[in-house]
Amino acid sequence: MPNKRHSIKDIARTLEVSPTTVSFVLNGKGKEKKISDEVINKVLTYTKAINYKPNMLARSLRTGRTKILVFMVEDISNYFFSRIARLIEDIAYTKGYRVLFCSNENDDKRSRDLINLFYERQADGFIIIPSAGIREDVADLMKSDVPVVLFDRYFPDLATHYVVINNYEASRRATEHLMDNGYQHIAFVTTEMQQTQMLDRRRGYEDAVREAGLPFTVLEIPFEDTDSTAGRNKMRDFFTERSGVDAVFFATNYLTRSGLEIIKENDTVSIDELGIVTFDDNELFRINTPTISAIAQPMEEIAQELMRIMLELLKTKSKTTELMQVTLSAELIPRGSSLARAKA
Amino acid sequence: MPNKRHSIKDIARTLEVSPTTVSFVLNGKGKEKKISDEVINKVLTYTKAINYKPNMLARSLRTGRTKILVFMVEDISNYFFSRIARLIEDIAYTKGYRVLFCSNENDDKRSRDLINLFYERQADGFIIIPSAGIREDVADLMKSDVPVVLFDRYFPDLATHYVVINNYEASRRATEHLMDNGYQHIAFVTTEMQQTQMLDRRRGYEDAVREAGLPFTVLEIPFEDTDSTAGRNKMRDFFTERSGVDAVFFATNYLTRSGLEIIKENDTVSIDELGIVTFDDNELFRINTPTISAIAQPMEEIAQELMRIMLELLKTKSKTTELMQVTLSAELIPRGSSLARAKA
DNA sequence: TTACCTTACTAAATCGATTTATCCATTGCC
DNA sequence: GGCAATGGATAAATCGATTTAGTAAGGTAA
Repeated sequence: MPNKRHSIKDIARTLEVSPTTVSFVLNGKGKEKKISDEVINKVLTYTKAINYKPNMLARSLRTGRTKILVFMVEDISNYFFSRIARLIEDIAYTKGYRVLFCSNENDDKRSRDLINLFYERQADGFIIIPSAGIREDVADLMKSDVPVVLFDRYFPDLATHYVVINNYEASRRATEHLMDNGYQHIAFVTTEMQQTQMLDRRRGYEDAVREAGLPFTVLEIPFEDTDSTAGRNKMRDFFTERSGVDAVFFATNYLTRSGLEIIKENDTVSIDELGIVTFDDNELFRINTPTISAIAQPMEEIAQELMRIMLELLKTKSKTTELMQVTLSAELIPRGSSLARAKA
Repeated sequence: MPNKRHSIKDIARTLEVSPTTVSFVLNGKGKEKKISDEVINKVLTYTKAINYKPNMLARSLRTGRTKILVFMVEDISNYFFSRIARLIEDIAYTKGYRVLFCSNENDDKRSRDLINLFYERQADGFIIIPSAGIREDVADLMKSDVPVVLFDRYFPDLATHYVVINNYEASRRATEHLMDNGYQHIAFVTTEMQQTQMLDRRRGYEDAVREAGLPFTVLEIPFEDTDSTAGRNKMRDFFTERSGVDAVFFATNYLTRSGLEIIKENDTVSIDELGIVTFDDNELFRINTPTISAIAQPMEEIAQELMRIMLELLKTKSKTTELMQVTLSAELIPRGSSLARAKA
């Protein structure tokens, strides 16, 4: 027969003490509440024996705290996000918080659903990479007094706490790196996305190229198409025509993945003579032939800052209104793909 | 000032009706409970206006159901797992369930922590890839009458519902494929893991090689080391010595990843003449130069079977004791890495 | 002896929903 | 007129914990 779940009331009845007493003991308040050692032991021994597990729903309902944080990203199976997730989890754990992860696929409906799901279940805080259309949902969440920290991107016209990197600078440096290595016509492959991080990356590229007096070429893939046939065809056409392009700067790592695949299958492009730089470092780029230069975001720092802000918000429970907005900088890791020898 | 969370009681007070009435209306039982249209409208209009969101903790506490399923795998950032996760989520969604994902890193403590976390929060069901040492925890969960389905591997001496693939057959066929293409000395690279799926894969390899009268060589990497320097060094040494090995069969995709990286950096091994087959298909193996042959697990089927069993368990609430155990078969996808031309 | 502390507990309210059991008017019917 | 049925609600119990405000028994001081 199955073990029924035990409740404090059951335990109290069995031990012939009150539920209050059991609760005090289980919460380690036995001494403080002057419960006798005898009773304390009785309760602890028995609850251990039956392997008592408290009903957290009940506890959370009463206390108003779930000790759950939500970490919502575009795609948790992307290394960049899953790595940060892990770092955050470790920090949260030491503070008694558990972290639940979820992917919004950059989709507004999905983001909203997830926010609701966890809001209704009283999550204590949210760390979110917002999709483009959930400005109001984020605003609502904040109005409801729930701690929210955004990262990777933010809404310029909404006062939120956030942690981002200096995309403009990083993008500019990557472009300059390609130019320093002799590439003359750099294409920028990006998603059709109007959010801060992408706009900044694009501006970085454009400014660098413009100032050098070089031509500029941008290929935009709709986000929904990044992994579909439509997107692939668009990229394939682009690389087949090429029209003088000798280097590519991929604005995000999932574009790089399909990009590489297509370049390799395409006979008219020799990958060895193409300069390549990508945003977000990744195992694939280290292993690829040739290895791919990448802009590596400071993941440890990002995680630390996110949790620093979150813990601060949890502590002060909205008594503070001062915004915490952090911009970190990223590092370019030059590899075979973009070095001068490729041109030699 | 922040929006306070609204409760049914608040709403009732404001509208001058009873909480019971509000609850009935919100649950769509208005008609059934003969609430007048006037009151129904009043309630619906008001709750929409204030954007009322129910407190699911309270609801779940009362009803005993959270409508949450847990999907626990080794590593949610591994494509194989994240893909199945997505498929499962879609099925669950249509049945009114939400799915929460988590990674146990194949670690017993972590698995236990996660099981407890969700058990205490009254998750309605668990789909789990068990780490080696959590047999008792799974048994306890089942004794507590919580629906549990294992997959990828199982405990031979514990009666559980599960969905797995025929690892022995798949592994055997992959080995034979290499032999058919002329490879004479196939090494098997695996993790030091004593669970069903790995043991079966190993047996498949061993039997195939033995029956062909060929030499067999097994390299075991401790699971904790798969991504560490220790593991890499072990592999590096192996590929440097080689001693006649002309093909490699990787027993799991994360070993293939580090394996490829090492083979490529190692001058004494030319990747083009090495036969390679791996378990679990993956973008990386399609893109790699050369492309890598892989055993592809039937992910849609796995997801469907898992959810079929789970929904069945949720419906019958343990009234059934009949075990549902499913073994599916996997498909070998031959690619450049293991084809005869590589030897020609 | 009265007043006042401690000690060692416990009763009952509470969190926010669901749900069972009622309750009061009408209306219908004989 | 008396009784049942129906419509339109609601009071109160409940889920399982936490927490406030006690209480009873015994000890101590004046």
